Amino acid sequence: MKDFFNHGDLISVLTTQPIDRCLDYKAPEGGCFLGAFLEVPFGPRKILGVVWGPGKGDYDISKIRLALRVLDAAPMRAELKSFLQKAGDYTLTSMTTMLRLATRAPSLGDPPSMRRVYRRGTKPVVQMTKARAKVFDVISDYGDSPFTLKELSDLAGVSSSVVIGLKKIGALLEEQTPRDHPFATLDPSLPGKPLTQAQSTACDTILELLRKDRFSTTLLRGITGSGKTEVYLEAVAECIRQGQQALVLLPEIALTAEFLKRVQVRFGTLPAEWHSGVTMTVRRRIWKMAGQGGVQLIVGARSALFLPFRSLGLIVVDEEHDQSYKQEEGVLYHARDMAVLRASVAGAKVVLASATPSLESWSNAQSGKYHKVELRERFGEATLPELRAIDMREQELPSTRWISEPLRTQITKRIATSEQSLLFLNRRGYAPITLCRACGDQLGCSDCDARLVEHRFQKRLICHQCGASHPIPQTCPSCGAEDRLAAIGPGVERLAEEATALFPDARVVTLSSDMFGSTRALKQEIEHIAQGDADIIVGTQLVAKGHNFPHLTLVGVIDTDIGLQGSDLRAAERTFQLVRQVAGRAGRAEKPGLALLQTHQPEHSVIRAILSGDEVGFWNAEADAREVAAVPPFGRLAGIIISASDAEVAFDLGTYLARQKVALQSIGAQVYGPAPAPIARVRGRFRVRLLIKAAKTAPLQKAISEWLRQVKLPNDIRLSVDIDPQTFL
DNA sequence: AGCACGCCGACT
DNA sequence: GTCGGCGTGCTC
Repeated sequence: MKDFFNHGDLISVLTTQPIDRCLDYKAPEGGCFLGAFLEVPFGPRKILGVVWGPGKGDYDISKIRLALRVLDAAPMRAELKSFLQKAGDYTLTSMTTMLRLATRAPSLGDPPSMRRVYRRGTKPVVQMTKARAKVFDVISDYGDSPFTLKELSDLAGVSSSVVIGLKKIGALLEEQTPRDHPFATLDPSLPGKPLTQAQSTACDTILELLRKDRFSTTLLRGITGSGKTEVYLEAVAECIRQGQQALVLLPEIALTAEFLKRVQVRFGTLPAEWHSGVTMTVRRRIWKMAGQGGVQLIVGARSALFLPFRSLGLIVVDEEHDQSYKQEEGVLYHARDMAVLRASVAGAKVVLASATPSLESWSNAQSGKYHKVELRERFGEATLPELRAIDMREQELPSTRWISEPLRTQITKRIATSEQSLLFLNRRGYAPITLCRACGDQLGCSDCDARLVEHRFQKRLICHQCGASHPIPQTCPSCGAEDRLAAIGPGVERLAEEATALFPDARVVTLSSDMFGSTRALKQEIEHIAQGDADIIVGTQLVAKGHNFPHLTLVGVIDTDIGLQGSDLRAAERTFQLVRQVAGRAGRAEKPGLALLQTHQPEHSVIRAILSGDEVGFWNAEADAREVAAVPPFGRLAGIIISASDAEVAFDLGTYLARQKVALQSIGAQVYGPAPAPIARVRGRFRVRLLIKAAKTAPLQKAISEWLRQVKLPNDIRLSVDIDPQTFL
């Protein structure tokens, strides 16, 4: 295909406007390359677009306008274009929406803005003062790289006037450089942490695959504390040695200073960090440098997958089983699957790392589709924690207490030896239910089918579905009775209250995503706790995500049974992963750990599998069950969610679609529903769902789009398709 | 997505 | 008579 268009040539341009097709323009003055980012006129506005191909010429030629200019950004490479197309086809997302994902950086169109930097000058310093010497020390320490005024004076610990003074006498040179400048070079030849025998064996296998000139996926299964981070950092090192770029994906909350420091130890400098908390300036710099090859390693959340890498060599998906990789709003995609897709298009390698892989990945590794590398030993002297169940049916606890006697005894021991205990409960807030003792009514959200959860810390009742929050009432909103509202059941806040009452001298901290104003504050708190600033940690699932607590030797899982309720196909898998991960927090350092699982059903197969540590046995059983039911990963599912402000309208459309199913039947797919979604009302809108089940090899997306083409959506009805749904909400 | 156009009901 | 509700259609 032609890859340069002269001024005035007809070009087809993909824009981020929600029109599901490309628009024809005339190539701008000076012409443009295929893939170039453009500014084009659109009605009265100027918008962003990408040269997608030669013009189609199917539009009134007299209305076609001239593209305004080519933006200062590397043209989109064929690899990214192809990835966006395939990802869009897979998730049934329009290309305009896909382009929006790939251009999530501000003011890409701005002309390159400059900044003032200082570097070593030629003139000698006649009067070398202490302050001036510090400035030159800093410059030497960083290999004569240029600094802004603020960076240089801060690093040297001198006033900015010292730097200005040196500039005036010519000992420093002032220069203008583009604000979007390359990131510091990583040094893969630094020694890093010494590897154990097991680690280097695993490394060798992975490096061998990395040296091959074709796409491959490797599942790196390393039990908690086995040091899988060190192993995949070696893969990153190899990728950098080969002159390619690497991307490490982490669940957002696991992106901590601790992790970044490990990268710094290995490569001598910090990587580029991409997530929702990053400033706009940094975002734009990363986006541009990804395209120019000015960044070697990006550590980021799932959206980093859509960056315009110049030569992507490796994607690591750490904690690959983590549920948060599934985007549940807007474009519904699974970052793990998209990572594999992007790598296959780019000819890059993928490493999926986890202590408790997803059944999908495990099954792909079993079948030989993925390579498998295992780390079975814990690092150093540390051993896996001993796991024990506490049968709650034998514990006679009052209904307002949840810490059993055996757990309490163990905590007491830990306090005496200055070791930490973790009480895990996957429930935010104070109490999940607020009940009126006078009329029996449970307080619920007015816009959603969900109960209001008391958050005593914030003194509010909050709906976990829509976020609505109300002050805690004194009287029952239903019957008006005064002071008869009662908190039922435990949340982390209430558990912390119990722990404080039982151990008045212990330092109890609660770790829950809603207890801190910012992610930054939360990460800082985690850091403090890791250093020993707490005796008892009460936490929700965020404690399970890759944090190191070296003083932690006891984990108490308050309600192991929570996740096993409900009919979700992944309930067993999730409980298994979560409890194993949480239990794995104990005894990382040289002290052995103990995990106590409070349960009402110790004979349940999932609980037994967790206790026995027979992971392979668990996965085999789980895989067999799913194979029989022909559900993922042995069959395919798609969810259709129809929402409308009127329940009947949504239901009618669902019923109509369920009847007009010829397109689906033609590929042997089945339609279930319509049924009210498990949470049938969210933010005042009613939600109805259909579930489509097909064989693994069936062309599901094609059939669904054909099937949906037969309806034109009325105004206030919204319909979204969730390919490979993870939850059934 | 925005924004204009246009066709109805409820006011000064 | 006019203001403004939001359904429909257009932007290369």
